[in-house]
Amino acid sequence: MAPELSSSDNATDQLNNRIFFRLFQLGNELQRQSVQQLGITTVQWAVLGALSREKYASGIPLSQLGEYLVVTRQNLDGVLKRLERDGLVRRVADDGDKRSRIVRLTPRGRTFWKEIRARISLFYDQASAHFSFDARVSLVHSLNVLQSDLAKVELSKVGLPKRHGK
Amino acid sequence: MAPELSSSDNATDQLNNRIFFRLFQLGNELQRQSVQQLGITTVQWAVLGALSREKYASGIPLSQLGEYLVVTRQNLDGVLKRLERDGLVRRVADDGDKRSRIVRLTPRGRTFWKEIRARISLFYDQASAHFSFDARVSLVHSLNVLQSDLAKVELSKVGLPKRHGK
DNA sequence: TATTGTTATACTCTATAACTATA
DNA sequence: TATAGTTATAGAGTATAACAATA
Repeated sequence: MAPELSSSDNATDQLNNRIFFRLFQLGNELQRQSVQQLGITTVQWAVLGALSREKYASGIPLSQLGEYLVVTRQNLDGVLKRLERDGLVRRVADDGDKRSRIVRLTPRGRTFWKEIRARISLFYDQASAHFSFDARVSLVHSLNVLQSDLAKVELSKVGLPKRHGK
Repeated sequence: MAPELSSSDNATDQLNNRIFFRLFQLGNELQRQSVQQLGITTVQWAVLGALSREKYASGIPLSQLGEYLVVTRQNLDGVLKRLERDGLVRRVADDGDKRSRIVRLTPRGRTFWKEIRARISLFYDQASAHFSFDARVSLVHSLNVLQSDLAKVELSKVGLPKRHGK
């Protein structure tokens, strides 16, 4: 008998269903809680967190930052505009490549990050209260693998049902 | 010596950092891949998936659906409007409580879901290709716990730094 | 020609407040 | 009074195309 095209058995499919439904909910919940408890969106959080790394103390090119965060350069531009409006980041010219612009924290941005950092730690503690150290290690690993697999998904275009009614 | 307010040690804090950064990326990536590979957003996916459950074959009150998906009724209204525009769902009156309205799939919505369901299974398979059955079970459990913990996070308002520059 | 950044547009989603009609 | 749904509005994020400057 030929193997089915739709690979997985039912039990696995249902498990997958739960995994991705939870991921959906977690994404929402994280977004909401970030805004409510920290006053910043998750993208802004990610941008500030990236720029605060010692590695990027002198800044990072916009396109590189976009790759790191998995955000397109057009959309990252919008995010940066709002952060610039609030005085937290700025863009400066690159000495080498004249097309490139370097994104970095302003002094105010650095202060803001320092102040919010303790709050973020408390956020982490509460949000993962029931995890042992080993469970955290294991979860990080799982999420890494999942992120990598998810990014590679590519289905053939054939068989995509029309979504719009007439 | 009194315990520190900012609970966790550095190693745990860094682990937490990675966990939530991955969650952020996964949320983004899932959103993007959902639109690209399936042609629907994650909220729409969740709504259609919920309504397609046998349990809700006869529909579900809007507020109940909102709770299930963790989306406010105002925002769910917008999501439903777009799905109604495309002919996939409709809202009908509730015989009992006259304030309530029941959301359900249209025949077209049911067909659409049936057609896309196989695609979603393939999506799942690729997106979690490197997970054993046991790893899936364990991941579901971790995500459940995390979702529950995350939803409960509540930090005191004091010490929230001002975000806006002058 | 390809890349970097930018501008522009349309759409979707989210947060919040206010309103209505029931209960 | 409280709840279910709706309307309205502002803000944010995303997808896509097109353009200028530089490599």
